[in-house]
Amino acid sequence: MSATRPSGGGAEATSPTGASRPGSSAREAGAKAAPDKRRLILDAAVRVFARQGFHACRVADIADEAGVAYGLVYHYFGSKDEVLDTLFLERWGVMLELIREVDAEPLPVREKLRAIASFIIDSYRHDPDLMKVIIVEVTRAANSFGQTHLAQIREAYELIGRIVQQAQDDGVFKSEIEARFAAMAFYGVIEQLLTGWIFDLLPQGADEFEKAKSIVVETVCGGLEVAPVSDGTTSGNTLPR
Amino acid sequence: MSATRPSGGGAEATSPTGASRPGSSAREAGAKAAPDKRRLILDAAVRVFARQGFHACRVADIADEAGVAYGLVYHYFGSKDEVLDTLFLERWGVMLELIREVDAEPLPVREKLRAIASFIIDSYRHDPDLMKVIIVEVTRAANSFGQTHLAQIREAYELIGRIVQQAQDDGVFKSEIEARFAAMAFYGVIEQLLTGWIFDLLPQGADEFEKAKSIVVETVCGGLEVAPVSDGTTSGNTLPR
DNA sequence: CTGCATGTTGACTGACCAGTCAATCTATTC
DNA sequence: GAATAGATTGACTGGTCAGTCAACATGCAG
Repeated sequence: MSATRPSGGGAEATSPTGASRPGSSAREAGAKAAPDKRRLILDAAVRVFARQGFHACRVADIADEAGVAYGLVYHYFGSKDEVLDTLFLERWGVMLELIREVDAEPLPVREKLRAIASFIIDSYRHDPDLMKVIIVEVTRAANSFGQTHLAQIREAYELIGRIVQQAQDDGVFKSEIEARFAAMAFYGVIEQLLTGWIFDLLPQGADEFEKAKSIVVETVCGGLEVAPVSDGTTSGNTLPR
Repeated sequence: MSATRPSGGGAEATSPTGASRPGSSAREAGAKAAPDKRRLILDAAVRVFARQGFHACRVADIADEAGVAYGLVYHYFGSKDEVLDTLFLERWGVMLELIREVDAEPLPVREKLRAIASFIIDSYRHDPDLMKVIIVEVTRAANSFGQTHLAQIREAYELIGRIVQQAQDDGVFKSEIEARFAAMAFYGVIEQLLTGWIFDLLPQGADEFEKAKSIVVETVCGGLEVAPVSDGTTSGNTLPR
């Protein structure tokens, strides 16, 4: 299984930064000039995976949805798995980059976390099917795919954890709750809200999405921030560093 | 699909200890209890599903793990799906009952939510494989099974939501955050912590489990409670910071 | 026009596995 | 001990589907 095809190429490169651009720049040399069937297949796969689930759909369904021949899927991708891999890595890479950028900027924790929550929620708003696929088929699929991409997923948690840690060092968040755990809690709230929308258990709409961003920040930060005024007791502050 | 077997009834009995018997008839104090192959198969299935995943394992794997013949699985269960259904319904039923009991008791919200978090986390501690299967294969499987058991899952969210609503009506929680959303946030934190353990992204151990319970309550309640000091009602007693 | 590379097609196959079933075993009853 | 009912066995089947492949199409270069 999973015989890695060289032809597929795709997102295997170590740099997650590069969300493989469709054709734009690659066109220049004239070597390759395709109507970007590859992208067509990926987009179709998102729809099919979201509708039927990865395991329940056939490769033929993807090809049909994309309006291409069955075999073409195997021209661009080494396997059915690789299609899903590519979708996940593409999107997850963008998210990791965003988190790194946010972390680098000099903002208060609340703002940083809000930016991350906003990004994820907006990702869902912009392409619910893709987020559904990523959450349902990868993020939680402890076996097959989750295992494969554990490193990527872990990376996200660690980056968020670092932001929390920083806030603790700065004395803005209390240190009783380990940063790792807090990061998981934060991400968990976001993912659960998306799940609620995916399953149609929560109302959707521009308003709801905006409210959700506040909820995420309010609930998590509310429980993590040191008491506002009355808590002058810890005068000395936690020692820096 | 899922023609419910007469025998398969499942979760209605709800005994926390979790032991259902097939030959309900004159077996009570008699000779050695039958090896209860049905239970044997269910327990084996938990291990196999946790290890290989529902889709990746074969029915033969379950039979082998249980040490019974292939056909016996189909004597007790109508299909492979039904095995998973049964496992889920059994456990989820116990949880729903627990939540209802907790809700009925006259406790402060924090206590109620802590009891629920404790139950779920202890469930994981007691049988990690089962919780892994439920979370990975059912709770998040938007397609196949999630759809089938949406009503059960929704029920849990609604019960928790009702507890939050009550707290809001009592003025303990602020009402700016809709109860449904708060309930999802609460459950999301729990499930994400379990996921962290399942994926080995968070350290495990008795200590960690206890800390986790506090984290869940702290983070979520901390963000939902109305401003602390002014509200000297209800037995005072603010937790020491 | 010829030759080569790459894009595109869809019929085919080989493996895999859920579910069936007839036979066999065990316990209970009269 | 014969009859009945359920428990248990495992070989077999029918359908499904991921992945292959040989052929055809298109574009470009010399």
